Amino acid sequence: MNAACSVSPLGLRERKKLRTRRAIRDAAYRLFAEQGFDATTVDRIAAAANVSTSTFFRYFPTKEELVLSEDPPARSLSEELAARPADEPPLTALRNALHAGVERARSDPGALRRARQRMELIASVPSIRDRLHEAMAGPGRAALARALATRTGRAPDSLETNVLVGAVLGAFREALLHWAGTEPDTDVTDLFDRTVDALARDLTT
Amino acid sequence: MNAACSVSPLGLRERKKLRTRRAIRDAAYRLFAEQGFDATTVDRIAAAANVSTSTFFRYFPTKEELVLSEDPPARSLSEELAARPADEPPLTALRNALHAGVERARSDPGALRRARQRMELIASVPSIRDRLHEAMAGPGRAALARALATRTGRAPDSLETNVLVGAVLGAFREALLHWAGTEPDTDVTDLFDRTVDALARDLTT
DNA sequence: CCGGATCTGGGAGTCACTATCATTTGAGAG
DNA sequence: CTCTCAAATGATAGTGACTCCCAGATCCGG
Repeated sequence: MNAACSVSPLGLRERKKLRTRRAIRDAAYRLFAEQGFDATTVDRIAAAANVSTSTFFRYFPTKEELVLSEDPPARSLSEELAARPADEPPLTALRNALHAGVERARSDPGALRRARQRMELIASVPSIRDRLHEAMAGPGRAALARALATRTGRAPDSLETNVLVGAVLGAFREALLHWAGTEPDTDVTDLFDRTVDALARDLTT
Repeated sequence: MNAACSVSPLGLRERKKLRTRRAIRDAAYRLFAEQGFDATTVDRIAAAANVSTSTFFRYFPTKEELVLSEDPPARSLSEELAARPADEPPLTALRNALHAGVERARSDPGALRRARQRMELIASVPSIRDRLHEAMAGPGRAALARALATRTGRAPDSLETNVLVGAVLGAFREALLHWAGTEPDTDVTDLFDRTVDALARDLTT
């Protein structure tokens, strides 16, 4: 009892839920790789994960969200951004935050490879790709807006700040989709640097 | 025969198709306004337009596309952009192209009002709003990329150009969504100017 | 006016997703 | 250990978007 409790602060119930969530995700990604996203029914995923179809929808609101809900970049990005000195201009802070984020991701060696595979899936399924812009922001969008607003002196909910958030998300959506079409060992840092450079150099009056 | 042909270069068949397309769209918008997007079934729209459900899907691939396929801004924007002098920097050309586009839209007095109502619908339905980014580009995306690429010296299919396209679309997606939440008589030109200003002033290194 | 292409309506079917209810299972109190 | 309650699960039925297919109607060119 005590031994089990000290190992994990979560009760059996919570641990089971995490296991189920993971089982569904793993089964889904395996089947997507084998037969493609559209050809894989939710019933089939649920069966492969040994749960009922009802349970699938209790864990994921839609089949697309199973792919999109994982790791919305805006959350971690806004945290890294908030950690940068306040006097860095927006694009410099963004570049440094991205470097820090990639660096942190390298601590888990499989993380980049999994992210890359996920992006390949997203890029190859139109219905998911279309919703990537919104999904990238996710619930972390407000935090991203605040992080950018502190560097521009605008209000976090102003048109100007929202425009900035939209532009940054739109830019990195392209960067990520581009990544999915490159050699698997392409360095993400280079890609992000080129993206920030493009925003800084080519978006001029 | 000759009379009819001189009035319209389209045969009876083509004219009927246009009328049907318009009938479906009008019926749909009317029903959406009355009962909302989600509560309006495709069967109901088809019945109101006096066509079968099959015919609905022959004219529009999905219910969402009925709203999104109308007037993708990237097409007209890329045309106005191509008409600007080649030595204007990207954001200046973009601003002037937007002015020209809005000016042209004013020739049809109902156009802006309809566009505004359409944006209110898009902004209020999450499943449509999520897909707005892709829909804004539409088939005119390639032309927009070319128009921007000529001003930056980049290749039209380069990462840098795609990043620029994504940023511009992301920025104006926010502008349009903001527009949908403002007073109905808000001037679009001001909105677009503020958007371009935000890109120029706040997106700095 | 006729032969072929095209458009339409109808019906059957798939699949994502929702709502509901009975059953099971982990959590916590005694 | 047991009892109770809340939460998780599974099964079922249903809705609605969308596809496929076929038979009949409509338009078009010769």
